[in-house]
Amino acid sequence: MADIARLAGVSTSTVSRALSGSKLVNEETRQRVADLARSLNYTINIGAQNLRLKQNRTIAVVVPYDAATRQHLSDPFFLSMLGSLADALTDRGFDMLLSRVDSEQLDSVSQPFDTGRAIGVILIGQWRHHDQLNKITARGVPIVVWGAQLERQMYVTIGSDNVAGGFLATEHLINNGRKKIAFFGDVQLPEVASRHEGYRKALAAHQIPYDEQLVVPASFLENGGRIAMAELASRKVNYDGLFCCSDLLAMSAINIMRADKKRVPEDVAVVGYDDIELARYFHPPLTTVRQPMQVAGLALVDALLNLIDQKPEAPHLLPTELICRSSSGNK
Amino acid sequence: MADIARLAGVSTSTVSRALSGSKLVNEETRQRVADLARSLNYTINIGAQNLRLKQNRTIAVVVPYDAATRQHLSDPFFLSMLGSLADALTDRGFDMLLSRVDSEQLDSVSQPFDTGRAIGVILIGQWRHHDQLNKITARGVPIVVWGAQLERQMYVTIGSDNVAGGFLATEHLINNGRKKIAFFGDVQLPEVASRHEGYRKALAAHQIPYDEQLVVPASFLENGGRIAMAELASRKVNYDGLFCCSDLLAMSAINIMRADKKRVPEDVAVVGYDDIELARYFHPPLTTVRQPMQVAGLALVDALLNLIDQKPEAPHLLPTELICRSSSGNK
DNA sequence: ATGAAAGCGCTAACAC
DNA sequence: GTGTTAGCGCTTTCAT
Repeated sequence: MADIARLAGVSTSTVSRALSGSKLVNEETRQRVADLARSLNYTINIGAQNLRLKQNRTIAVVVPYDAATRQHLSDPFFLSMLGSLADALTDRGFDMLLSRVDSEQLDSVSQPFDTGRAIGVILIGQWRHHDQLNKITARGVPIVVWGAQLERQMYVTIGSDNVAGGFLATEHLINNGRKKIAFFGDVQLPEVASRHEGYRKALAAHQIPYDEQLVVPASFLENGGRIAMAELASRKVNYDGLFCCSDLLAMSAINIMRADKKRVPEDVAVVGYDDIELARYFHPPLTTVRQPMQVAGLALVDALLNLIDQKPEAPHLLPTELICRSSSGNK
Repeated sequence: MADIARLAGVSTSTVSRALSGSKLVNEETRQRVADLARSLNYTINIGAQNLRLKQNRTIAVVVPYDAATRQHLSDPFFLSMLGSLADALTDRGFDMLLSRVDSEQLDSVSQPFDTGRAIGVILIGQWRHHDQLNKITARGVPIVVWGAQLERQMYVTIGSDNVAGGFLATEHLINNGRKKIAFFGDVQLPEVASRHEGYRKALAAHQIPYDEQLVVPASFLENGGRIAMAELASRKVNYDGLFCCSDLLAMSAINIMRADKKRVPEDVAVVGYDDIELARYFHPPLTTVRQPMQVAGLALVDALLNLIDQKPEAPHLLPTELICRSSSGNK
């Protein structure tokens, strides 16, 4: 900047003003400075500017990864989320600082904020760290979480309506004449718990008794589907429908069934969750519940910006939608 | 920091020293300062520190997206890449600034560096912007590109050995008795061009004549597979093998064939590219060429750090590997 | 072992 | 309109 000032024969203040488009500077000078800057490939040093202005246009996006047993970054769901967030942030003129943290060490989620690197944090998934998130919020860290709404929750969540999603999926199976519908998912995770709640509601609404034997814990991990299928088989219970809490889970379950000569959807109708890109390419194409990803990124970003602006939004849910394909039969 | 100093009854210099673990500070003082900082949730402001130290531990990762016609962020391949990069950067103690840019506006790739936000740039895919990347490099921007090696290339690339990948895939089909092997991919993209070169080499190595009619341009986009299949059908040419430059392409092609009552692999043996997570779940499980993603992230990061360190590496290629599953028949 | 002071690159009063 | 000056939060000589 000093160089530019010298070459243009003005002071650094003028350069600063010229480059920020201040009205107080002569048009001719402004032009000269601008040209000079361009020819020297000079750009304002954002770090210094931020320090001086005490501003910052960086948002941290934290994606927990699971060291041990659960869903991790290789799930296509995260990709759409990241893409959607990146778009929304770019749109609003913010940079995205991406970090992965061990889901068991969720303390460090606030680090980008504490160190002044980012003005707020978007966390993908609340995991089982409800209390910790409450603490972080209490400390004044602006944070918005993608996840379910829980009791005594001080932080803002945006999520999709998992109860409705579970309901839609289950009712769709019921409407296709299925009565013994299995459920695959880890109810310990808040979002999955909601889907399970929707599942129960749908059963109740159609006077179908709830059968614990049909509910199998299944992780989002690679061979979660295989393990869950084995567990279900060992229980020796009949089923003609299956609702899986992720598309990957559904796909691997279907593959196991194929190996077992069970036909989908004739013998077992299957519904997945997420509508990842490959759901459509799968054979049979997968019926699934879609979460509105494009909207999600925007909603998260806007909620965070409002929060930073001292205008906290209430936690809210985005609508889910059933995408009917052939894995569930044709209604 | 001033607060801490006041409360600890020392000067800011001492606090700074204490927090940075300098030997010059009394152990007792150090402890007192550390405790105080912890209890106040105080952390060094990285922005100010960077400014003072003229250092920076942020690397920009730029993912071009295609406004018009090609591969974009929703391709699962990018996710593994991002994950791998995030891991490698975390490992090395760097932050990752993620930005998406329109692949037609690749100028802005250097922006994170120019503005001092990052000390270097990793670009995923060189697209058709070879000359522009040369210019950016000439300007002194530390940049490493994931992609193919081209003529007159000033920038460092890391990529997988696409020629070998194309060769492996094609030879595998040949070894399975296929002679009329179609190729789906957009040869305009450097990486695809290399795969195509490997394809030709394998044909030549086995004295199979190259037939232009079998080479169909196909984008990585959603319905690229459908369009390519339609084009191939319109050419009225027989084929018993198909090599697709992405798994998604292969999957959608297989689905079209299924609708056309063509059996895979009996009538047409198919090989994809990337080994995305779903390749294994697909029916039939997809034979494909795997790029070593974990290694890739590390290689990119290390190449960039070395470049920044004035120790530029030569562009280099990572090995590719054929993953045999059933879509190509059983050799 | 600790403090005072200067300065990283920038901006915003406040002068003129 | 433009320059001078102070200071954002930090680190590091240089004194003491």
